[in-house]
Amino acid sequence: MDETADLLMAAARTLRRRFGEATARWGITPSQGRALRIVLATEEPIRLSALAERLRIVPRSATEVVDALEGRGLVARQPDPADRRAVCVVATDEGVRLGRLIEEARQQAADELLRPLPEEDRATLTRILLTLLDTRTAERQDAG
Amino acid sequence: MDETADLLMAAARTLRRRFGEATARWGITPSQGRALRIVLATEEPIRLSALAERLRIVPRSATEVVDALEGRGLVARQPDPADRRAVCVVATDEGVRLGRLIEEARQQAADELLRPLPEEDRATLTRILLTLLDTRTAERQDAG
DNA sequence: CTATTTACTGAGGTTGGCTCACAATGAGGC
DNA sequence: GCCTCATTGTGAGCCAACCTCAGTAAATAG
Repeated sequence: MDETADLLMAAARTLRRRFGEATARWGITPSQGRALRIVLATEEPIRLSALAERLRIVPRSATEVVDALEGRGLVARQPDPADRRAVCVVATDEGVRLGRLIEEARQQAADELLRPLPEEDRATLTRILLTLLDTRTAERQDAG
Repeated sequence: MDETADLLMAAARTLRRRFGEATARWGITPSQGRALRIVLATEEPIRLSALAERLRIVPRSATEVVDALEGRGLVARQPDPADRRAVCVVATDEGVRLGRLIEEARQQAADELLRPLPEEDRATLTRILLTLLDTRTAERQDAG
């Protein structure tokens, strides 16, 4: 039914808003937050193009996000030793520190929304959503 | 858990993209689609400010959405007989016609995503999301 | 060594919001 | 009836977060 879809969107909107509020406390926009999160989740330096792919944006747009994060001293650009055309992005100490705080706030925001659910419902929700997304991924296999 | 929140956002992103693709077929942007949907869901003419509130955007932004829809002949502005400052928005015949098509495409997109779920899971998902959002609404009561 | 491809970025456009300021109108106090 | 204040929509102008297109520098294929 369409109602389920609407509810899904509404719940996600709530989350997105709360995540945004959380990151805004640190003067970070949502898109910068997403990028920083990916950089931190990657152990080694990550290529700008790889970052773009993870963010599902074109490389040109990733350039701007990295510009912003670099301007705040949260990440640094490094030449890729293996390919002098490429740029690698790494988090600075400050970036790691702030990233942890943001992750914490993010987790807290998610907890606040999901807390009212009984444990069992939460597990069920996770399972159902996984089914949904796995199917979607499977469908996309042939679309490349 | 944070994972559940991520899955929720991912599922909503898929939906948003598909809805967007659906409305794009008719040359309608997502934000125009949302506005048209609200205008159609309201029996009487709706105040521009009320439309803005329903869309959760400031009135100035609603002006632009209505401009666009009016430019395409999908809605019309009417003076409010009760308040000469106010503007009421109504759908034209063409707006009603297109609105129905979009609603259909939207429903179909939602169905496509949710189809892989067993009937029972779909019902459970709806119930859980309702719980989530009702709680959120209750929490917001005192925040006005 | 040349031709092609790849990785990033400058320039500039679009969407969908935002604030601020203002004219027209409505509503309350006296 | 008049003055003041609140409200409605909109012009002007800004911003975030995307996009495409074109260009440079470096890698790679032939």
